[in-house]
Amino acid sequence: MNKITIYIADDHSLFREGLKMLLSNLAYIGEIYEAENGRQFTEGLKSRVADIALLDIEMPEMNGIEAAKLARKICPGIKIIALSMYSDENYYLSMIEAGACGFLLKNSSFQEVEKAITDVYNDKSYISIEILNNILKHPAKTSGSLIEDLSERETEILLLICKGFTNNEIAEKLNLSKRTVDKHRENLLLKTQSKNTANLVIFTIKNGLLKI
Amino acid sequence: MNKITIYIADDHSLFREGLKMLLSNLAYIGEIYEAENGRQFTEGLKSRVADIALLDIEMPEMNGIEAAKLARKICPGIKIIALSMYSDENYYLSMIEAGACGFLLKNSSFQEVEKAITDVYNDKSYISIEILNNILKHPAKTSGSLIEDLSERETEILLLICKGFTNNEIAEKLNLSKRTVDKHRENLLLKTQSKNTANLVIFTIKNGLLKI
DNA sequence: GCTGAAATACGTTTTTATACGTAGCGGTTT
DNA sequence: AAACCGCTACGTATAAAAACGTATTTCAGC
Repeated sequence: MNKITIYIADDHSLFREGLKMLLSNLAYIGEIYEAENGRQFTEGLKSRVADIALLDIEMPEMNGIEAAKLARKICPGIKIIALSMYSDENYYLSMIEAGACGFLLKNSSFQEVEKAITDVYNDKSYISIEILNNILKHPAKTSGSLIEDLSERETEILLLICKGFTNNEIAEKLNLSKRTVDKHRENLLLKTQSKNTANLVIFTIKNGLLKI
Repeated sequence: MNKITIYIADDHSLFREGLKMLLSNLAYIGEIYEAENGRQFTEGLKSRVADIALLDIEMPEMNGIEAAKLARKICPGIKIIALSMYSDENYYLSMIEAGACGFLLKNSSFQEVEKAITDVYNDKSYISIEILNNILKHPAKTSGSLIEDLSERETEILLLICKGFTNNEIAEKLNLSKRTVDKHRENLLLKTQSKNTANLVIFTIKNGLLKI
């Protein structure tokens, strides 16, 4: 049996190094590559081949969801395991759409990671138990992800909202009418299925758009 | 030279295991204990002795700041190194007050961790470079931390605010007058030095009060 | 018994946010 | 050419939040 080649993408260097060390002790793991964000990972994939990618979802530059989609274009055979801090249903759905076949939480044990890797390598899929519970608790949502269909302008305004600027301040900063920013904010609430500012901020953080 | 005993407290099992593995490869590191939150860590300290504690700040049950204070009561000789995801000035100040002598970010390298451990063990203090930069960028704040002086009621209401409830809804839920909740919210903005709801939510997450 | 902090509650005012509507302009896709 | 989408902008209305103030009760610590 060939050794399994792994590509780790995570913006926390210490986490990455630790995971690499743990994996390198397994006999059936071969080369382990690292990247600190989605962009670096997908660039790296152009000149390297990996069997399995362990992708953090919350990353700067390019998040795990975008990275997974791109990775499967660059390297169709690659198996993707998502690694998230949060047990969020939308994440799960987005990652499935993006082509992931495994989903782990950062507070799962290394044993779970091992299981996920061997399962996925053998064309099975693996979902962490906590996530399964979470999905079963909540009834199925109508559709997939939300994070992708925000426009650039909306994302820009969303970030300013999260930083505590009022619509007036945002309008001034971006040279827009206050009423325009009002409208963008309204659309943001709709698209993110948020009820108010607090929900909006949580959404932004959960989706890795705001690095705090 | 005696080997250094380490106590790791972090709620992400995978991170903990990785860090433990990295540390266990160092010749001068002896026993490594683990805890998944501040409570478990301080309980463990009653029957164990450690030279250095690596404390995550954002933890459920009991955060790193509280844990550090308590740890130094239980085991006055212990050296504390804080480990945070965020490069936040208030964190730094709170941890210094709580008796920490090292401060690392989770995206620092393992080399930095090694340096921090040896420095701290030799009665020096260690601060990650990113944090130093961050502190130098911003002028010194008047005083120390903020997280501790929230009352139970305030914390309760803060969490409900972050979940997206309006003052009216919170009042109903807690059987209070809407005006009372108004007042609590006002005090929360004051105490956390926030300008509005968005700032409040960020504060809550940064201080580990809200697990998302 | 006094003091202070926390929790409760109310009044008033201004500023923001939320919610519903409409609509023109510039670009891309079909 | 028509259809669609993103961005812009406005009108109106209500709800909520923010910014001042005051005041009572209760409970812990001195």
